[in-house]
Amino acid sequence: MSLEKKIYKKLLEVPKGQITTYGELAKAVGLKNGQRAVGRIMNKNPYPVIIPCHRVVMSNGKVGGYAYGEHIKTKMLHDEGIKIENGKILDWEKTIHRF
DNA sequence: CTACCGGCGACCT
DNA sequence: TAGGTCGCCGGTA
Repeated sequence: MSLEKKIYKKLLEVPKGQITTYGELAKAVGLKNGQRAVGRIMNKNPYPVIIPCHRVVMSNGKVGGYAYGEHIKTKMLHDEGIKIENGKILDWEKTIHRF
């Protein structure tokens, strides 16, 4: 199975209302520093509907980018009950999902 | 808080 | 087949 497939599959483990980080996701599939690779892969996301790539944020607390616009991403996250302010996740420990 | 560069793999010449 | 490029990053200075 290709790495991207594993990533998408892992991402599906993140429940609604929770998020994960590019780094955590990368490690979850066996990569130490593949955050950027993950971002590149998410950007080309071949399954935009079944893959909730908006639930992936940056480890430094910022929301990060999004293929359809950061604003949309932020909106969707907020819509799932995640509190965000100025592009920053507020209740981090409470919102982050650990694999 | 801003700036910089290292590291990784899919995609594109 | 073999590089070069690029991105929704991350950690450090």
